Amino acid sequence: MAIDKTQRRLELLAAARNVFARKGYHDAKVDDIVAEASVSKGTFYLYFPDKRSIFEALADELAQQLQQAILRVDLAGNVAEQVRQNIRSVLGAFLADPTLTTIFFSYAAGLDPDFVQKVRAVEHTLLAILEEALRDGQNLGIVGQGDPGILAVFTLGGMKSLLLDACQKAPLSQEERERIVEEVFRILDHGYLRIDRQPAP
Amino acid sequence: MAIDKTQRRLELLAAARNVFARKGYHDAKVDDIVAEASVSKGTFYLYFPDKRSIFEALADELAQQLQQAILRVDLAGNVAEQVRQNIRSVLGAFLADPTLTTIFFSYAAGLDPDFVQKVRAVEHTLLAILEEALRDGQNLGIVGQGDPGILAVFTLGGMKSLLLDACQKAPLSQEERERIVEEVFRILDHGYLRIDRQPAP
Amino acid sequence: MAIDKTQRRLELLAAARNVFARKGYHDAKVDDIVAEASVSKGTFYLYFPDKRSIFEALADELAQQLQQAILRVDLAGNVAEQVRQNIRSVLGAFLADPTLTTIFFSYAAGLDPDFVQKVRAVEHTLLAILEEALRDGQNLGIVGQGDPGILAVFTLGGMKSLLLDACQKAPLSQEERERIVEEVFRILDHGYLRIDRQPAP
Amino acid sequence: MAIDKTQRRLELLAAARNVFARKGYHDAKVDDIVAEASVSKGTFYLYFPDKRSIFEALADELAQQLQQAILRVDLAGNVAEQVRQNIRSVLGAFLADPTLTTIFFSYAAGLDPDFVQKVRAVEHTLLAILEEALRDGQNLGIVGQGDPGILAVFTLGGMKSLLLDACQKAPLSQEERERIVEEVFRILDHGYLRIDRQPAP
DNA sequence: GATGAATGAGTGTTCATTCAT
DNA sequence: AATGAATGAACACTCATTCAT
Repeated sequence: MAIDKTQRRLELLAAARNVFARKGYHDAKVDDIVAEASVSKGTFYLYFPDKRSIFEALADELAQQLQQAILRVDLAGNVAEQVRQNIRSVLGAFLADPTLTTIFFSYAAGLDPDFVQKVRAVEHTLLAILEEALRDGQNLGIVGQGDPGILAVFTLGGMKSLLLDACQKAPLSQEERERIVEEVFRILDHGYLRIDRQPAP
Repeated sequence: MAIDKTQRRLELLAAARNVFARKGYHDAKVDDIVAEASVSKGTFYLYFPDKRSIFEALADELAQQLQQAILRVDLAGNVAEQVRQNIRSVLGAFLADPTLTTIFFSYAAGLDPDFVQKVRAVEHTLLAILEEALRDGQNLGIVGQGDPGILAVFTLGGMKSLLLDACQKAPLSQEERERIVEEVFRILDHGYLRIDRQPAP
Repeated sequence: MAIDKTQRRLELLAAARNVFARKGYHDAKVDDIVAEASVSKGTFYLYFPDKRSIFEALADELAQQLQQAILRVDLAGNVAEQVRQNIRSVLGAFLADPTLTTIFFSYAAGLDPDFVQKVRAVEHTLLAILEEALRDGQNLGIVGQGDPGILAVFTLGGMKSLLLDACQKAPLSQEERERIVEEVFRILDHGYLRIDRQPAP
Repeated sequence: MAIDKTQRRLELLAAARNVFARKGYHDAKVDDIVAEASVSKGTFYLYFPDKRSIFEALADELAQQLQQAILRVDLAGNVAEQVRQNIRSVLGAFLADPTLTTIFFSYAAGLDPDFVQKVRAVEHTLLAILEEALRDGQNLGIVGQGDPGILAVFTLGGMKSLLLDACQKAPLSQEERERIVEEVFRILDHGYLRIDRQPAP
């Protein structure tokens, strides 16, 4: 026994991820997690104060990866491609951990309020980043008029749904992933309705 | 005692809605609901076989209102306005019951599988309606190219998030609501990025 | 409504018998009984003060039939045949209501003590009758030596088991029933071991 | 805390036996058992998955002791004494645990079907052993003619009743016990009716 | 007499958390 | 550091009984 402390923590985290994946948060019992990690129950509480906090640790991980995934757009470069790259990165960050993504985005309310708060916090960070980017974009003229808050919420929501949808299916191929990136980009860039470009009947 | 059976059912439904709103699904105990409704526990089980089913009844209500909210677009009329009207209706259907909306769209996975199924079923119905409309639109030339499945998921996801966001805030004024309708319409119609309409640097 | 009071009581009794047959005492709910009798729950309590008492009423019925079934042996007649007739009658009284017999003899302990008492009381009555008969028989020289109490308990117990066994099976034919009568008579009359009638090895 | 696991199990078993004795199966609450054992409710479920299974464990114990109590009759020895010894052993096995015996033989129907099954299973084992022995005996000429099935059921039933009767009373003295053994043996060997050995009047 | 909606005390079971070893 | 036996508060659900109509 007595392996490295960090190592043990990582093992528990990994076990929790698996169990959450299989059973969802509520149905995942601490017993399941320690069984998966092959440690005793006491050990669990040596590393995490309670069940929620191991989920939070997992969530924080995801949040961090997300923040790193988004790059500031540099007007000096190919803007469209940078935007595409950001879409691609965000998609990738989530798809790297479908389980966590699913749980994460699926629980938003109706749970322990503290827990919900955690999920919200991460979302708000993302939202804030996107909103600021949109505001910048408006100043630079690469984003059209509109309430940046609404635009950000809508965009993130759309991507979330796409993600959730994708996570439910078998792992996406490279092409499928790229198609999604392209579609999202197109929606953001031109929308898809062509109403007023048609002669009124 | 012995008031009208339908009335009592409605009271329980209303009580449940309130309690779910205050505490979320898991934290809402049957005891809370019956206390809110001022009936005994036995009475609850006279009207609903278990806790889940009272939630499902609430969900079904919402689903029904949603389906009624969406109208088929008639090309002979003002298409843009009809689309706006659909956006407006869907928004309205949800905003009429912020609590339920929140709970409903917040739970998607990680809960009792049977329960999740319910929520999914409603979403899929909505999605199917939208996807079909988009496909029709493409044939009629009022919807641009793109995978209708992806477009539908993205659009619904965007609206969901907007909704969830709105539900968290104080009740929306008429103007705020209309602004959201307009913004969504604009995104769908033109997107918001203006990248390739700018001269490349 | 408002049919004859005795009639209603009988209907409830019949319904209870059926339900007890199908489900056993504990699993038979008052709701089941009133459903079977097509009356309301309130009506049940109009005729019986509680669930146990309807069972007791059924039990009393059985006890009465039993007592009537046993005839005093008249030494002036064919004694063997009279004993056989008594065996036959007791067997018949029980087999007339296999359900009640089963429940009745199956519950003896482990239930509400009051309830058990009822069952015991009936058994004791039977036992007392038999014991007295055996005592008489000993005086008359038609019953061999032995503790009449033990003989009575053993004999009744044996018949009870035979009965219970028979009740579990399909209804007995006339011949099967007669065979049991004959076997029991033979056991009581001669036993079945032939040990000391064999030359010791 | 944290005493030996087997020890704790035994304590719970003992506590359950007492409580079942005092209150019967249905009236014995898990709360009663854990109070008797001075452990928490959680501990109970650590050792037994549910209430029924602790009863089954008790029943299995009894069944095992019974099977060990019955010895195959060896014709080369004193057959009568061997039969007496078997009667004595079976009696002893039950009387060693009057409580359990009472509950065990008193419940036969009307309870949870699964539960009943357990009790029946044990009885059937006993019956099968006895029936086979009788069949052997008939071939060897030490058991008279008659349906071995009926003989077995009757014999076991008689003993059961004697047992139940004895269990209700104060603990039997050695002499009382031996008297029962002798009486049962005599019944089986010669019966107790002396009808046709008397001149008809 | 009859009804059936309402009651609420009661019960088996779960599981996150603790702590003596 | 690690264990795992022990805890006990919590909860969904049941059902015999009551009583206003």
